[in-house]
Amino acid sequence: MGSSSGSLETSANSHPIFSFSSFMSTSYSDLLTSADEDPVTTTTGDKGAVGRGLSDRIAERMGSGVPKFKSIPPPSLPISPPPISPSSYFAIPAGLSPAELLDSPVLLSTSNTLPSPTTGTFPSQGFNWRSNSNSNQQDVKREDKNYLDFSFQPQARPSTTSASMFQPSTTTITTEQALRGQQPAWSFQEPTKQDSFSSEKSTVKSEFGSYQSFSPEIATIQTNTQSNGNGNNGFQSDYASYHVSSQSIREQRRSDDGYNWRKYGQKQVKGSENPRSYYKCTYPNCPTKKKVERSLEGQVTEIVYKGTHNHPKPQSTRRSSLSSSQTIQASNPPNNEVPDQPFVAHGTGQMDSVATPENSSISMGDDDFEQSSQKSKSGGDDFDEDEPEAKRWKKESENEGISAPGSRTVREPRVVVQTTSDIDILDDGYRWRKYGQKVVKGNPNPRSYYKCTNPGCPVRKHVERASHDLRAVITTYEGKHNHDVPAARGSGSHSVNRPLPLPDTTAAATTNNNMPMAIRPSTMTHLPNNSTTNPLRHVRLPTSEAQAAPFTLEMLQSPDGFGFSSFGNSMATYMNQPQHQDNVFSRTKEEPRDDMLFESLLC
DNA sequence: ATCATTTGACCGGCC
DNA sequence: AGGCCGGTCAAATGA
Repeated sequence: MGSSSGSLETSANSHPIFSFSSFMSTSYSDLLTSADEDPVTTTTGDKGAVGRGLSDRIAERMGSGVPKFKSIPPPSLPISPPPISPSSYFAIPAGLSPAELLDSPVLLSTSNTLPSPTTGTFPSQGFNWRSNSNSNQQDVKREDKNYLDFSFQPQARPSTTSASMFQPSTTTITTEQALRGQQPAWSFQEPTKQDSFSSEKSTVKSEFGSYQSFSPEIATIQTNTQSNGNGNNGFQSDYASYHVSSQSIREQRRSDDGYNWRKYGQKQVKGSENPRSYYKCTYPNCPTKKKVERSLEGQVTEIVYKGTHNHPKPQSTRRSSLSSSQTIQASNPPNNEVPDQPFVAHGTGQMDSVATPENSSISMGDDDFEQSSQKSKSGGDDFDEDEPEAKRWKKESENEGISAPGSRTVREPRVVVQTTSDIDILDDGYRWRKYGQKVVKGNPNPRSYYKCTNPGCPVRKHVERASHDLRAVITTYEGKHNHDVPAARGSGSHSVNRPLPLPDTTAAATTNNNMPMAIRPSTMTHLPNNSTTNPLRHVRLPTSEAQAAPFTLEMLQSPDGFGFSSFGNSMATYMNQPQHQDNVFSRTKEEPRDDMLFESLLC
C-alpha cells in the first residue's frame, strides 16, 4: 500500500497547515498532502482524496506526462513550481523568494526547524516534505494538524494533514512524527522543546526522521531553487533528482528511523484495542524487528524494537530517494550511520494523535542512542552490549521524544521506558520486594520481578535492561498503588522522584519513574559521553481503563544531563498541554495525573 | 512481473 | 498439561 501511496497526497486540510497559505496557492496545499509511507495502512475517509493526491492532480494540471506524485518528490514542490504551471501548485506570493519560503516557518527552514535539538525531527514533521504513506496520511491528517499548528498556526487546528505534505519522500519517521497527533497547542507553545511528552510518538518512533535529515533536504531544495532562479526549473531538477523508481518508492516506506521495514504481520493484541503491526528490517540478514501499535485512528501509540541492526542506516539509495533522511545521511554519513538501534524509538505513542514536534527527533535519538549505547557500556554494566542480536524488544512509547544525543524529544507513549545507565534509577519511591527473576524471551537480560511491599497493594513491576542498550532499563508496572508513596528515601531527588499515587498505573508510573531517575547523579555518572540520549517517555496505557495495565517507563539519560533538562521541559510542556494526548492521559481518567506529574517535576 | 501488505493459520512460550 | 496469547508464517491480494 504504502508504495503506491508514496505519492504525495494532500488533503484539503493541508491548506490550513500552511497558514502561509496566503502565500501559497491552495493547490499547493494539495500538493502537500502526503503519501503514505507508513507500512501500516490506514484509511480514512480522506484517503480517497489521497488517492487522488498530488499525482493525480498534477497529472491533471500538468499533463499526463507527469509521473505520479509518488515518483515526484514533494520537497521540491514548495520551492519550485512545476514547469508547467508553477502557479497552480506552488504559487509564491510576490515578493517572496523561494529562499524565503525555505526560511519561513512554514517550510521549517533549518533555522526554525533545526533549532530545536530536542525536536530535531520536529521540523521535519511539521513539514513533511516527503510524501507520506497512506496510512501515514491518515495519521498525518490528524497529526499534521498538530504539526501545523505547532509550527505555524497559533491555533490548534483540527485540520489534518498539513504537515506531511511537504515531505517528499515518505520517511516513516517523518510521517510518523507527523502522524503523531500533536495538539496544536503543544507544538505551538514551544517548538524548540518539542521534546516534551508530546504524545507521539512516535516513534517513532522510533522511527523517526531526524531533523537533521530534514535540514539537508532543505538545503538541497534551496540550492536548487537558487541555482535555478526560477522555481520551475528548480522544480524540475528536483523532480528529476527525486524522481524515484517504483522500487525506491517502496523503499520510502521505511520508517522514520531511517531503516527500511517490511511488514510481516499484524495482530490485535489482547488488552489493547489498537492493532499491532510487525515489521522486519529489509536489510539482508538483519535481525531487527519492530512492532508498532497504532490507534484506530492510525496514530502510533507504541513502538517496540527488537534486535540490533547489523548494518548502517540505508543510504539515500535504500531510503526513499526523496526522503529527507537520505539527504541527511549523505551529508552526514558519520553520525547517522551508526548502527542504530531501534530501541530508541520510543513509542511515540501518541505519535499520531499527539504528535509532538519532538517526535521527529526520535530517529536521531535512536541513532545517537545506539551509538552511545554501543560505545559505552558503562551504564549497564550488567548488560552486554555485545549481546547477540537481539532479541531485545524495547518498548518505546512513542512519546519518547527523547532522542538521544542531544535530543530531546519526548513522546507520549503508552509505555514509558526509562533508559538509564543504572537500574537504580528506576527507583520510584515505592518500596518493592523482589519475588522473582526470569529471563524472558526476546531479551537476554534477566527481568527481576518486584512487588510493592505496602500491605494490600497489588502493584507489581518488573525491571529489565534493554537488550539493545544496556544503559536502558525498562520498567513495567502493573496495577495501581492503593497508597501514598512511602517516605522519601534518601536523596532530595525525591521530590522529583517522588512517585505519584497512581490512579492509573500508567500515568503515575511514567512520571515518577522517569523523571527522577534521569536526574540522579549516579546515573549520570555512568552515562557515556556520547550518549546524549534524552529521556524518553513512553506511557503505555492499558487498553481498558478498568484494568490496571502494566506500563513501562523508559528513560534515557544523557551523560551531560542535557537530556534531562530537555525532558523536564518537555514534561512541563506536556503538563501544560491540554490533553490532547487522549491516548495517554485520557485513558487514565481518574486522576489528575498531570498535576501530579507536574508537581513531581517541579519538586 | 515484482514486491509489499493483508490476514488467517500455525507455532511456541508463558501462565 | 492445557489454554491463552503473542509472534511468525505464508498464501492471497493489491498496487
